[in-house]
Amino acid sequence: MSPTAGRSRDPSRGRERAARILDAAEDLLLRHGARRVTVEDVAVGANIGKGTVYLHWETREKLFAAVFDRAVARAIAELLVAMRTRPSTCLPHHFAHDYFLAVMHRPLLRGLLLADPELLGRLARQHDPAWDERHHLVSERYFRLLAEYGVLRAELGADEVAYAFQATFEGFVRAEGELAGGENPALRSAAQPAVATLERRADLLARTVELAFENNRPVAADELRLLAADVVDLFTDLVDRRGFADLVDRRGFADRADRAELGTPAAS
Amino acid sequence: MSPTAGRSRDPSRGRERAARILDAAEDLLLRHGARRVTVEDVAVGANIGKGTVYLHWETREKLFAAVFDRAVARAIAELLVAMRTRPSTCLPHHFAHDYFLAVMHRPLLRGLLLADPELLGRLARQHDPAWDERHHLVSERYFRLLAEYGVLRAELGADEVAYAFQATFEGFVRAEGELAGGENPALRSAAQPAVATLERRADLLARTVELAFENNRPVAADELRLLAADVVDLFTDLVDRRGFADLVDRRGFADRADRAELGTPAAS
DNA sequence: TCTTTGACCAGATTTCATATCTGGTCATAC
DNA sequence: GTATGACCAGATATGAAATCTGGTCAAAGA
Repeated sequence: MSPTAGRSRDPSRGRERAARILDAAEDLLLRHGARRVTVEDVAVGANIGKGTVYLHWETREKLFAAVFDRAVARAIAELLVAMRTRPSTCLPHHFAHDYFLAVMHRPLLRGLLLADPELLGRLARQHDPAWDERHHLVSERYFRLLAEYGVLRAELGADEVAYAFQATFEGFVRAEGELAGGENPALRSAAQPAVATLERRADLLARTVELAFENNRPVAADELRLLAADVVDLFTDLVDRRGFADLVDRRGFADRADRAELGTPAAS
Repeated sequence: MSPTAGRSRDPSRGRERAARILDAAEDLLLRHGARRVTVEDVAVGANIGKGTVYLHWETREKLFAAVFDRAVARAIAELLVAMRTRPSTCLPHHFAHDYFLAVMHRPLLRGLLLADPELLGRLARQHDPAWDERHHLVSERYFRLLAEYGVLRAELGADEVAYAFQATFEGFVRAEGELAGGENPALRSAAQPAVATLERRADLLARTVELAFENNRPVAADELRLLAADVVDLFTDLVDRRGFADLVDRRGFADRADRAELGTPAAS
């Protein structure tokens, strides 16, 4: 459209544009679903040429993955803020509660976690194994940390709690899909849920996690602050590195600071 | 209802044959998956004519549903035996433990609950709403019963526990699918599970349920026996009526005793 | 008369060839 | 060195023809 007068060496320009592409993609994704969104649509939505999109992401799928990554990053960022504000948020039951709501309030993540085929097309669950691995590692470290601080029930191994927590959390997440009509689109919005509000369901999840996995012995406030700081570090690391394997600038102008943003120009 | 003379030779013959059809169908289902099994295959496997199959079930899908129904009935029957032998089995955490294992040890049910598309074809999750409703009702009554006997945590409503229990249970079930390679067939049998054995995972589920939903106050042995009897009645009712809406003989020769069997001739 | 059967048919599913669309590339303009 | 959009191969949609199979029913058998 309007070719930029004077090529810019300014890296922040690239990052800003990447964000604009992600914005456009997210908007289209939510409105039409992955199926019906073409790279050209996104380019038009971001007021750039189609080829330019490919300067930022190698493939369409990686672009969409980046959109989801950003949504995840934002959800986790929200949690991190909460943890800094109120350290107890790092305790598993608070964590589960807040993360559950953070996901359910984001249509993109709801769709991702509930594997909504309409939203995702065949993109559903095409998880990068590397991400799963990292996720698993962080989860493991999180629970090991909790164990060290004496937050968890002593009779359970950290990896066992990690497993059971994951199963429980996903059970509650999937239950949301169920009562939204999940697999069978014909059954949308059945009467009324057994437990009326989303908030209450989040509470139930939190109670379950607290009673099943946590030690009922209270943690000292300063201990809790230390733990929270460690957990924040852990998750910050997760978010920062998220998906960067193929987003790191090959020409090397993506520096440390760039890691806070996704989609820095990557083509050669 | 006494059958008119000469009308039907021997009702038990019909039931026996129905069982043979189900056996043949189950065998083929497990070996080839719903996709590849035709009604004719089943008829041949049961040594009868194709039309005869339709004297027992109106449609192919109802036949397959009956196969699954029988598997469910057998799993529940197994639980009922356990409950009579050891009344504590009716407590939610024992129940979850045993039901989890009963399902996981039955390939048909594993496939059903994990919605294995290879096994089920597009049959997956084409649940009869009536069944869901009945299931829901029984679950509700089960937890209300538990509440009355003071087994559940007092601060939670029976329906809330029912919801949370269901979510948790399904979470653990789905986790099994996950580590079997679930949705992405390419990722079959990843390394080794975080929690090594199926038994241990069942234990984790049981602990979670016990701690999260049950009152830690022990129940007197005789109280427990009464509760178990009630629960056995409840589930017996569920199993007996299972799927009978369209299996009940229209000519009326399916009597009370028939309810223990599925697939009594139903054509006009 | 009532039960059982298998040939039969409509409609569903698969196949295969053709047309269309779109992800990704690259020569060109800036 | 950066940005672009015309271009192309391969993916995907379309549709016609061939095949298969669920379900029916007239007739044979008890």
